[in-house]
Amino acid sequence: METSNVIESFSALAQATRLDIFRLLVRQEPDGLPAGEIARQLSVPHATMSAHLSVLSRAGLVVSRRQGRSIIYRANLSHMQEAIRFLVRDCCAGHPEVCGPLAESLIGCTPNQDRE
Amino acid sequence: METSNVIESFSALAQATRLDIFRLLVRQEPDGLPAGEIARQLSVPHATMSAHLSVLSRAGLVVSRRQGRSIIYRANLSHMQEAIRFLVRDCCAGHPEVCGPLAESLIGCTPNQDRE
DNA sequence: TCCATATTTTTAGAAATATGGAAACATCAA
DNA sequence: TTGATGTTTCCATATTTCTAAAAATATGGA
Repeated sequence: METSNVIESFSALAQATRLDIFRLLVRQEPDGLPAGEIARQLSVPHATMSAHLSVLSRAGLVVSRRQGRSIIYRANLSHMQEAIRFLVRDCCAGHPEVCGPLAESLIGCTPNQDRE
Repeated sequence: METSNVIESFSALAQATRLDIFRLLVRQEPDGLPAGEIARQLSVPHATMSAHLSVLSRAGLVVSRRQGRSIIYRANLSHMQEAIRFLVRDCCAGHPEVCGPLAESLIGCTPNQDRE
């Protein structure tokens, strides 16, 4: 992943509504959710929601497909994975004391894991 | 870590100069670097640099200490670790297929690891 | 104290982003 | 084709962010 895309991705997630959208879509995997339903659940006007979805989409954090009149949005989990790898890469080479604990905390990752 | 702090952290990293600052400081761990030296290395005017450093500092991504006339900045690696954990948490509970590969990629983390 | 150095604060203009109503566009059913 | 539904685009306004010069503040040495 390139720097510009990483910045675009962080920028997309650095906004309360968009962070909510992304986390909602993560919970809806792998089915996704139509744009209108996302707007309804988060109480955001369609026009505003559409703008936010396009930001997330351009960053690559969500993908969409048309289904009849609806457009279904899904979280792009592998993209998020790439962005995180980018962030960790620098400390990884030289500071394994950071990545070690992080890796451990992911190892125990199970569907019903405690949420600290 | 709270949502507002996560947004603040992503927002801080979603800017080219600040991402460069943070990555530079990660490479300088654990010694850190004085503000003026960071400005020099990245060719950024001091006033601009100071503004960026204060954004990173407020987000908690860097910490500083005075040493004589200089102020030494260091990357706050554990803060970054927390931010990443927040981002991963949602998919972790329900989508271990994302966290599994991510964890594996961190396990092999050694000082001279390849950078893909 | 006075001066040089290091950094931050103040300030302000330019650019980018957020918001949401109204209109336009796309799809499907009758 | 007409109408209903779902979504996006257009547009204007409000807000935030970026940038960097100038001034202010902090420190240490002479």
